[in-house]
Amino acid sequence: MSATAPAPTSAASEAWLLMSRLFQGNRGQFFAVCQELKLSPPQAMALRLLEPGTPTPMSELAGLMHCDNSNVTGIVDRLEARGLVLRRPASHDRRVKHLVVTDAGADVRERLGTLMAQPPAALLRLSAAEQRQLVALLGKALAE
Amino acid sequence: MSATAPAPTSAASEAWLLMSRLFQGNRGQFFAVCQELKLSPPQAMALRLLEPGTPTPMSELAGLMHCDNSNVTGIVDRLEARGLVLRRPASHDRRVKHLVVTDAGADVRERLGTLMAQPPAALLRLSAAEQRQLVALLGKALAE
DNA sequence: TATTGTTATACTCTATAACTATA
DNA sequence: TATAGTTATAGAGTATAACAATA
Repeated sequence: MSATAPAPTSAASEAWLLMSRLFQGNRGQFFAVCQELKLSPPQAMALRLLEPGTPTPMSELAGLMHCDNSNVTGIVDRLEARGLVLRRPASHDRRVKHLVVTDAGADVRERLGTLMAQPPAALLRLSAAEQRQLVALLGKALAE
Repeated sequence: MSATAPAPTSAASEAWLLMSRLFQGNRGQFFAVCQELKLSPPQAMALRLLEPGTPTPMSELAGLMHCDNSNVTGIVDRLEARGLVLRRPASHDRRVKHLVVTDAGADVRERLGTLMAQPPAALLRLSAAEQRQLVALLGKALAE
C-alpha cells in the first residue's frame, strides 16, 4: 500500500487556511467600505491598483486584475465618468492609453486605503509583541 | 490641540496590509482554480460555505456571502442545475428551503478545498519553524 | 502579423422592489 | 405584520470574438 498521507497539511497550508478565514470574515467590512465610497468592488480594486503619479496602460491594469482588456474598458468608463481617473494617449505608442488618477481620485483612493488598512478584530487580540512577530514573519515571506 | 496621530499604523494594520498583498497576489490562482472546476467565483464561494451533511437555509447562505437573498436564488439555481446541491423543504417552517450538498457536490467541494489550500509561494519560503510560528500566532488571533 | 483598446454579444452577479406562501 | 424565497428589473462585471488603429 502506498499509504497516502491523509493530507499533507504542511504548516504553510495551515497558515494559509487561517489567513483565508481571516479574509472571509472580513468581507463584510470590505463591502461596507465600497458602499461608503460608492465604488463597486472591481472599481475599488482598480483604484487601489492605480498609483497616482504613475500613468498605467489599460492592459497593465487588466493584467493586475486578472481580467480581460475589454472588462477594463467599462470599469474605467465609470471611474472616468466620476472624475476619479482619466485616459491619456501614451506618447511612445499611439495604440496605448495611459490611466491617470486625478486629484479627486487620489483623495478617494487614500480614504479607501485608510479604511481597508483597518485590521480585523482578531489581529487586535494579539499583544503588541505578537503583532510585531507576525509582521516580521510576513515581511520575510514577502521579501523580494 | 488634540494632536491627532498622523497614522496609527499599528503593527496589526501593517500585518493586515502584508496579508492583503499575499491575497492580492494569489487572486490569479483562485481564478484558475474556479476555471478548472468550471465554477464562477460566487458559485465556488457558495459551495465552499455549504457544509456537506449540514442542511443550510438559503437566507443563511446569503448572510455568509454578504449578499441579498435574491442573489442566492440564481447562484443556487446554477449549482442545482449541475447537480452539486439540491433544495429541500425544511420540516419546521414551510417557508424555508434547506440547501444540501450532493455527493457530486461534495466531490467538487473537496477538490476546491484542496486546490485553494495550496499556499502561495511566499509562505513556502519560510522555514518549517517559522511556518509553525505563523500558525501559532494566527491560531491565537482566531481562537474563540 | 501582432497588439491595444473598443464594441458586440451573451451570460452571470448584484441591489431594489414587488410578490407568494407561509408564520 | 413579519419573514423566506422567488420574480422582475436594471445596472454592472465577465469571457469570447470581431474590429479599427497602430506597431
